[in-house]
Amino acid sequence: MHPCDACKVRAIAACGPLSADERKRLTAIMKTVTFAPHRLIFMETAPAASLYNVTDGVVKIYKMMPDGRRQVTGFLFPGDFLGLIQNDSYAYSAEAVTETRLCQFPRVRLEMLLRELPKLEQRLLGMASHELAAAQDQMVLLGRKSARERVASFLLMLAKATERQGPQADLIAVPMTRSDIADYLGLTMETVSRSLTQLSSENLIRLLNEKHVHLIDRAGLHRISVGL
Amino acid sequence: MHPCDACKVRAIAACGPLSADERKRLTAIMKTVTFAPHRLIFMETAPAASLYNVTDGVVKIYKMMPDGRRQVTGFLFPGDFLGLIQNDSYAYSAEAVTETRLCQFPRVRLEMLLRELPKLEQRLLGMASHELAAAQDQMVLLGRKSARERVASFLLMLAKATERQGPQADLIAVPMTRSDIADYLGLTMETVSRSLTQLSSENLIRLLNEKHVHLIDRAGLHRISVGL
DNA sequence: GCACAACCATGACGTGGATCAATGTGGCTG
DNA sequence: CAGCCACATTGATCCACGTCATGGTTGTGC
Repeated sequence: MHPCDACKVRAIAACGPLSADERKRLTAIMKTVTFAPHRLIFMETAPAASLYNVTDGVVKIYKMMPDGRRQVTGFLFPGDFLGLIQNDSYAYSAEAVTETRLCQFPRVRLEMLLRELPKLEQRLLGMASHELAAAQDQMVLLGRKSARERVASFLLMLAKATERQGPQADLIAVPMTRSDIADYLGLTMETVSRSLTQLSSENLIRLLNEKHVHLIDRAGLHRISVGL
Repeated sequence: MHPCDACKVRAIAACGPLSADERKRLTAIMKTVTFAPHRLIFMETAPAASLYNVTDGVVKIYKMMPDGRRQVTGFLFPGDFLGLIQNDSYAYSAEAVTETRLCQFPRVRLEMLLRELPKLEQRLLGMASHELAAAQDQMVLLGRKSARERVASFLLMLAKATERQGPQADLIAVPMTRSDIADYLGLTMETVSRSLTQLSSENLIRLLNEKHVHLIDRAGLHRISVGL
């Protein structure tokens, strides 16, 4: 039996629309790799030799300014594609947040295969469009939302990502640190912490421990997140 | 002679890699439309019937929050593609900044044609990747840069966009209002205005009039824009 | 040439979130 | 199990930018 046949994320990943035969061609050039938490997967500006598909775990992607300021531009979950390229180099750095498993594709061979599998190209275009729409939402968040609104939006984003894998769940895991969240939301760790305790004291969420949050009032969180 | 043959932006637009024959199939479903300044091209959440290609003028795309806060997520120039879709609706609103000329494609017919012209699909994927990389840069700007750094980055972006059409030029046109710039940079009009006069008093730029800026010290602007 | 409306610049003031600092807490190691 | 370290929370203070207000400039229609 083929390893991909059991893949839990195939339906939502790039390889979803391929036939068994086409998938075989794809897996022929693929390797499976794993990363421990906090391990660097690749670095911004490094020559982009491989592209990836997340199958397990959480990855954060980020860009740094020369003086050390960091912007986390996204968290990736199983099914997400990893390895945006800007003139032959990676456009961002990528680091494992949790124990992570990835499908690794050599870039040149994947690009060759892309020419022969238009279905794959179509799917990638669809995923890129989706990413682009998400990027626009993130710009609204970063440019126009208050700290409270940002944190509420973040929790709902996490819930949605969690539910893409399994069933609806009001208890969500928060595997990243407060610092990671802050760098994602354009805030400081302190402000994230304060906003979370505020939402908690307003009974919109309950902080079970540092890595787990119970969403008590989703409708309320949503209202806050859009500014109503 | 075919209208597209004289198109100044063909090389950088989506239709660039097509053969004369393929281009003909594309233009068969196309219409040319124009918009006066401040005219709405389409609105966020409206059903996405058409996609566009900017051939002349400047377009701004933006998203609004229910209470009226606005985030301009991009300015589009000749050669840019317009009409990102999120479940059958537009992902943002689009408005003409200057007198604007666009190629208009009915969405369903374009999607059909896309299946038959893989070269077009490839080009769109390339353009989407490029957009995605630009979106990441914008997130760094919105999440981590100071007002001064944002305005410096904006001026350099404008210069780059200008030079994509013609030769290098230190005198750049700024067709959008201070408010548009503010909503693009996640600032207020007042802060944009103050930052511009500050850069001017530091002799990095000269404000010829409200719509024209002379870039005096590009290297300096660049240093500021990346935070050095 | 006057009335009016956009748009922009600039000053005075207020504030949300950054910064600085202290304390708490769980996990790991020797 | 003591000591340490990374991470989180909470409080006190500060400041970059937002808000509010004024006046100037340009264009436009009557």
